[in-house]
Amino acid sequence: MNPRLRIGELAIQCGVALETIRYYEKVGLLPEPMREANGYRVYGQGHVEQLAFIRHCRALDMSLADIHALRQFATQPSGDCGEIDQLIETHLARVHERLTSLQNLERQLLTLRATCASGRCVQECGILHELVAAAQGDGCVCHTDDTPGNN
Amino acid sequence: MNPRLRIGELAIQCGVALETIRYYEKVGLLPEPMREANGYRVYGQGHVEQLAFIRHCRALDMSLADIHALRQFATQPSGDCGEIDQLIETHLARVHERLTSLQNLERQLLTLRATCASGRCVQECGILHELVAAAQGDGCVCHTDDTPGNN
DNA sequence: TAAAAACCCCGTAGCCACTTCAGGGTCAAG
DNA sequence: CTTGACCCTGAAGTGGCTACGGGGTTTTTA
Ligand SMILES: [Zn+2]
Ligand SMILES: [Zn+2]
Ligand SMILES: [Zn+2]
Ligand SMILES: [Zn+2]
Repeated sequence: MNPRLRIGELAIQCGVALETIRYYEKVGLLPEPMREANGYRVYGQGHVEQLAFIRHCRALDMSLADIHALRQFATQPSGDCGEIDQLIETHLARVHERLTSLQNLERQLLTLRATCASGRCVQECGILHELVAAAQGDGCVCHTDDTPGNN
Repeated sequence: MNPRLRIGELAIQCGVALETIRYYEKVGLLPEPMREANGYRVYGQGHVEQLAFIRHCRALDMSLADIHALRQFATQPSGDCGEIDQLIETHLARVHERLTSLQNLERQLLTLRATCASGRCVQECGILHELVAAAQGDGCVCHTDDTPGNN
């Protein structure tokens, strides 16, 4: 019920590199564990859950700062959850923005790629030609569109 | 025809922070410019085009290493352009991968967001509830799908 | 019983593409 | 002669790890 894990066992159980565990401890995201007489870290069930929580949030690409904030909110269960919802909302907006930016980017790269069918020499390379022409002020195939910039 | 720009003027003309220009010089991406008697950098047309080239590639989210490689290819106009095309191909594959990963991520976050309609107290927050439950080994709404992991 | 393999400790540096900072020097206008 | 705009350098900070160097300990094997 209350496992006493060493750092390597915890790492395997949670699918995390053990350096990452030490890193989370160093930045204050994972509470400091007990130590054996020889100085080895020993983890309990609370650590397993906390680490799983962190990894789940990271899988959702939240920043460590966001995860830290979520922890703080969770320890004050009386307050309004508006701040939590807002955090997710803001994160979602960031993700969405990156998503549309990447969609533009992919279209631009596809267009660029289409300008060269391999097997030419470098001088004739459509891709390089486009990139150089753009640098000299001529329009490029990839950025002539009417969509907003992608970065 | 051959402008002699100081770093600040080049920065404005190319829409780049001037620290970024010095950084590109330091990492060997932009050739070292001439200097005035007082040590100020002076740039010519070649620098303007090179910097525009870099920025255009960066707008396509290429790494500085990729841009460096493109430069190298461009200086050897006799070879086959296959390596150039391959570079774009590889980059495109990376972008596409990130794109699908972000699409998954957005769906997951939307699902998570739907578990809470604001105005509750923290203890009742659907979002936090989901995150904590997932950490305790129960399934989560955001990662119950059959699509592959997003990171 | 001893050597080898596997595990653990700590601190530091490296990754990327910048950005920021500290602490100066140079030059024209008021 | 001071103010402000511009320029210089080198070092450190960002995020989220990852890798390395140089140890100590524990367990397994020969
Ligand atoms: Zn080509
Ligand atoms: Zn373009
Ligand atoms: Zn809520
Ligand atoms: Zn989930």
